[in-house]
Order: sequence, then structure tokens, then C-alpha cells
Amino acid sequence: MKGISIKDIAKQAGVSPTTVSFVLNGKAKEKRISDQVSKKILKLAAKLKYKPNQLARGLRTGKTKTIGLIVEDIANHFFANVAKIVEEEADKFGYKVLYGSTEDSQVKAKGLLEVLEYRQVDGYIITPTPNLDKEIEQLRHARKPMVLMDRYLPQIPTNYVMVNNFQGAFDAAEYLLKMGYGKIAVVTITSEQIQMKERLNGFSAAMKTHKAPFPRKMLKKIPFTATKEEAVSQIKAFIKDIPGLDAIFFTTNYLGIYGIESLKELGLKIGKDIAVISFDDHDLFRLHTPGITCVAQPIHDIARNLIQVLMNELSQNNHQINQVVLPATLVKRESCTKSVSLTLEK
Amino acid sequence: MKGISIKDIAKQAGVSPTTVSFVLNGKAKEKRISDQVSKKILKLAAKLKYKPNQLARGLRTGKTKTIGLIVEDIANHFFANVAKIVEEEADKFGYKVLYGSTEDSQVKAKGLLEVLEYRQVDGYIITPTPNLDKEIEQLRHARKPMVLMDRYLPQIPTNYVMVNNFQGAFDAAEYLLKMGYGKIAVVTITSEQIQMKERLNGFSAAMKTHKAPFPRKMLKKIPFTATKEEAVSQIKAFIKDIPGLDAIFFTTNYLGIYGIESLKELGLKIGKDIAVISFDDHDLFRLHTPGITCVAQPIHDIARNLIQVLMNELSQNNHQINQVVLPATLVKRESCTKSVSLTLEK
DNA sequence: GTTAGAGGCTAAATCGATTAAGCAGCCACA
DNA sequence: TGTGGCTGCTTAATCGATTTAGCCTCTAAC
Repeated sequence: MKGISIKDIAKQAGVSPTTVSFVLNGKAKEKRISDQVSKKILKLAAKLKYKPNQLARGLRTGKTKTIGLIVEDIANHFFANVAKIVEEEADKFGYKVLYGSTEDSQVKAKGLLEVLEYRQVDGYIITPTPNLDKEIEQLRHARKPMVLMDRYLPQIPTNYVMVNNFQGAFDAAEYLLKMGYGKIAVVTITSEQIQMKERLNGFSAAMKTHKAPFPRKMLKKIPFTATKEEAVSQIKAFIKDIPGLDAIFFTTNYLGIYGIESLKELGLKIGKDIAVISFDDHDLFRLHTPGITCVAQPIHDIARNLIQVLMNELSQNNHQINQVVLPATLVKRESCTKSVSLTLEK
Repeated sequence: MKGISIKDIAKQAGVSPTTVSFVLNGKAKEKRISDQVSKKILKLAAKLKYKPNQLARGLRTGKTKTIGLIVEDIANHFFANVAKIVEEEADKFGYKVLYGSTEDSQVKAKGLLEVLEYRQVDGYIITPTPNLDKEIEQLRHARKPMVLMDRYLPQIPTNYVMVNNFQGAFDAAEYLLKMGYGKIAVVTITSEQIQMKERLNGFSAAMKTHKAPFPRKMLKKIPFTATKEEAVSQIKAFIKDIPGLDAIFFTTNYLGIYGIESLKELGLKIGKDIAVISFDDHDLFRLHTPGITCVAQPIHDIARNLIQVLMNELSQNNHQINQVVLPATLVKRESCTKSVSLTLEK
């Protein structure tokens, strides 16, 4: 019932476990094991379907071939898709993935990091929560292979892979302006998350570049902790409060979804009464009528880069910092088509 | 740099590693270790922040406190949500989760099972693919703790946790009939997946019960391997081919999504020109205008039961089989409101 | 005074792999 | 004859915990 061990092979081949280990680790040449013995061992291993015990190996080598993936919410479209590719890519290098969701809570993140350490994962992919600086700094100090995703901690020089939030938001704003919208509001979350700040900065910068006004009152921050109902009611109040509002930029996908719900409840027609653009793509945005224009993140590229950077760290002692910023793509749909409808109305 | 081991504690406490192990495993009383020594060890362990090395422990005990989760697609709304709760629930028992997606491919599933075995997971949660009977049977034979989800293999008596597919589909069909629809089509996938068959059976049974016709030509099977574009084009062709069609039941969420896209492209108004109902809920269905009526799976309950059944298996030798079938809920939205709109039209 | 039993702890084997160190045997060359 | 070097393997330590078997010491009982 128990698995085949290296000893079983050794016994059957009439050699020592050491020899078996050498051969199976491809060190036959290096360790001067004869071809004869080599072949015999390989054959036996295949015949017995030998699977090395990862625990024993890990105990000895200190490597578990496991990486920890900490996301904000594995049930969220963006993170779930990243997780999927991460798993596939990691598998190519022989790594398995342990995952966990933080819900953006520092306490949960700390708990996850602790458990992952305890399980001796070889490397970490982390979506940091607020106030996680100390823990990240500790990992960095311990020289643990690690790469941050979705956001980074400005005070700590680490590897990270992210979308270009500034550029994505800049493009979104510029696009709205080009499409003829003048009174544009932004709905974001009250959070110190750096990526949200950068999206806001990108937006502001575009407005400034094009000499469009962007007064304080056009910005609404929804608490991260707000329930769906609270968020929708706040968004509705905010929209009603701005006469002549003709476009809204939502800085993340779930805000966009809440926004759609809010506008629906207010009886405003997206694309006609008001333009909508959101960060992150979503099935919902694609299939909504009208389709919702959005700033899409290159999910595949993000996941692939995450693994690449991590594998790079894992395979060498070269502690060069890799900071990858990938371009966002503006996906144009019908939610921002004032000029088109104007044309049609003529 | 290395972690604190049991030896370090032993040395500092002036006792043997054995004693430390006994105390830390709560066997102080049983092994007659004095309170004095016990306390000293516990204090030291806390002070040094001792974390037992799971590899060493696992090697000795044969338990890794890890479970393997095999889903069809971790990026899919249903599986991602189940995965999230599974992770949370497992954590409560001190277990971590390794995951992988099969894409419903037997080859990938076999690969995943192999890797999980290799990593000595203690138990499995498996969404079986077609033709996985042999592998599942092997696991069963090896008395590995295991529970299937989403679907089961009729030939093999195993634990499973599923939604009541028959009842869910039955309710959907009955509801459509009650709402006054007569010409109802079904779009499903060409797959031997038992849950899809049961959904179809439930639907047929309801039609039969209510003496409604359900001829063969009202059923469309889309190949599981079809790309989105292929699926949409097939669904469009199917719909165009049936004059007087007034409602469609999609047997799974992504077919529902493709269906919405197809109808959109055909210029048919959901809820007005045609009713739509889908298995599985989704943000998209909730926020679509009009909202899409669906048969929702009790995701929380499913995940909780999965862990409960698995923990049950893990904690005892009692090999009683647990087969949990949970009720589906019909979530009524505006996509099936013919009678209402008829009322309004009067 | 000897023995039984309990109390309090430890030595050493073990899980299954990796790996540093080393040991024969053989040949070559001085 | 002796030394060095190569070939082809093995011995034994090691990773960090668990666990079996057992060693003292002391008390109590006969």
C-alpha cells in the first residue's frame, strides 16, 4: 500500500540507495555510475512507477517546489483568472500552488503568510493588503523569493508585476474627452491601495493635459468596506448631486458593476444619458447592453510574468529587482458613444 | 536564518527533544511529564515562536494536512466561489488546499491526480472528467479520503456533494410553463457529464408531467470543445431555425452567457421576444437588463459539505458513504415575464 | 530486604530522500 | 615498489519531527 521508495529500487537492483539517487537525479555521469547500472535502475524505476517522496526530498533539500499565492479574493474575476494561469505556468516548472484570499484584510494576510511559511513554500506571489509593509519587509530581509501583484508598496523595493494603472486611466480619460464628454466624474474606493491612487493620478493628468476641469466634487470615494447596498446608494446620491454629469469613470470592476446597478435604479440609460467606463474587464461588461467600455488588464501576461520573475528568483542567487509594468488596453464598447449618437440624431 | 527546531527548544530547556515533542503535542499528561517542565517548554516555544516543520512531521506521520482540489476551471464563477469557501473551511481544520483545473480533460485530470499523490495530499475533492472511472476506482481502492463534487460516477459508490440537478431543471421547466411559455428549447453540451444528463432529464420530466411537447429538434447540444465564437454561431443558427420559439433553457452558466450574446446579435429582446433561463447564477445574470432568471446552486452549502464529508473521512476509519444532494433555488428575474408584459400590454 | 509499580524522563530508530566523504580496484608512470 | 589518479560504487550523516522501548529513582508492600 505504501509507495515505492528508493530503497526498494536499490534492493532489487542490488546497489545502494545512493547510486539510485544519483541515477534518478541525472547525476550518473557526474558521479561516474556505469551505463549498465544506470539503465538497470532507470528501468526498474519505470517498472515500479517510482515517485520520489516530496516530503523527504523537501526535508533534505529545503525546497518544497510549492509556491504560495495570496490574492485579494479568489472568487473575483480578475484574481481567479490570474490564479488559473499561475497554476498552469507554475506546473511547467514542477511547482504547485497553495492559495488564499485576504479580503484585503491585513490580519488575514498575516495569517496566510504565517501558514505558508510554516509549510515552507519556496516562493510567494502576494497581493499586499494595507499595512503589510512590515511582513513584506521581513520576507525581503529573509531573502525569500517573492513577487507582488496588482499593487506594490512604494517604500519597499521588491519585485512586482502590474498593469500600467496610470496609463490605463489616462487613456480612459483622454478617450472620454475625445468622445466629447465634458463633465466627467470618478468613482473610486477609499483605500491607500497604490494602484487606485495611480489610476486617479492618471485620470487627473489626462484632464490637466487637455485643460479639462476636474474639481474635487467630481470625485467620489466609496469605503472599501461598504456593502453592495451601501455602495449603490452612495453612488446614486453622488450622481444625483451633479447636474449635467455626462460620464463616469469607475476605478475597478466591482465599482463598475455597482455603478451599472445604480444607474439602472436611477433610470439613466448608459451610453445615451450618461457614458460609463470602468477599469478591468468582465463578462458583464462585454455582454451588457450597451457594452461597457473598459480598461482591460492583460491577465495572461500578468500571470506569465509573475511566474517568470518568481522562477528567476528561485533559480539563481542574483537578487536583481524585477519590476514589470504591462500596458493596459482600452476596450471600446457602446457605453461611451455620445458623438455617434449625436451623429445619428442629426 | 533557519527556523527554530525542537532541538533548539530542548537544548534551551535542558531536556531531550522527545520531551519537547510530547509536551507540544499535548501528551504531557499521558507521558507523565511534570508540570514544571511542561510549562517551561511551552513558554520557550512561545518565546522562540516555534513552528513545527510540516515536512518532517509529514514524513514521519504520513499526513501532510493538505487536500487536493480538482475543479473543471478555477476561473469559472461557480468553481472559483466553491474554491474560496473550501479554502476557508479547510483552514479551520488546519488543512491547506492545492488546486488545479482539468478543463474537463481526462489527461489533465490524471496528471493532476498524479501530482497530488506525489505530494502526498491527505484527501481529494474532485470534479471528475469523463473516463476518469479507473483513477477514481483506484483511489477508492487505496482507501484515500475523497469526495466528488458537481457530478458523480454512477458506477462507483463514492462520497459526493452536488446540487439536485434534476429538481433544479424540473423547477425551471415548470416555471416556464406556468409563465405561459409553450415552445421551449434547451441548449446543453455534448458531454457524458452526469449532471448535464440529469438537468436534461429533469427538464423532460417536467414537460411530460405537464403534458407539454418536447421534441428532439428543440434540443441543441454544443460541443464542450467549441470556442466561444463557434458556440455563439451554433446557438444563433439553432434559434433562427425554430419558428415561434418563445423560451430557452441553458443548462449551464457559460452557455447562458453565450446565449445572451447570441440573442443580442440576433437582435432579439430577452424577456420580450424570448424568455431565458439558465442553470447557475452569475453577476452577469443579476445585473443584466433584464435580469436573467436562473437555477442557483447553494455554493456555500456545497463547499461546507465537501469539507465536512472529507474531514469526516480523514478523522475516522468509518468508511460509510456520504452522498449529499442539496436543493437548487429558482431565482426569478425579468427574463421570463411574458405574462407580466402581457398584462401590461392590455 | 527484595520486588513491584509508578513517576519522570531519554536514547535511538524511523520516515525517504540527498550528499559529503571515502574505499576498493586497477592502470600508469617513475 | 610506490604513488597518483581514475573508475565505480558505498557508508553514513543529515534534514526535523514522532514514537517505541526502556532507564533510573523512589516509594510502598510483603
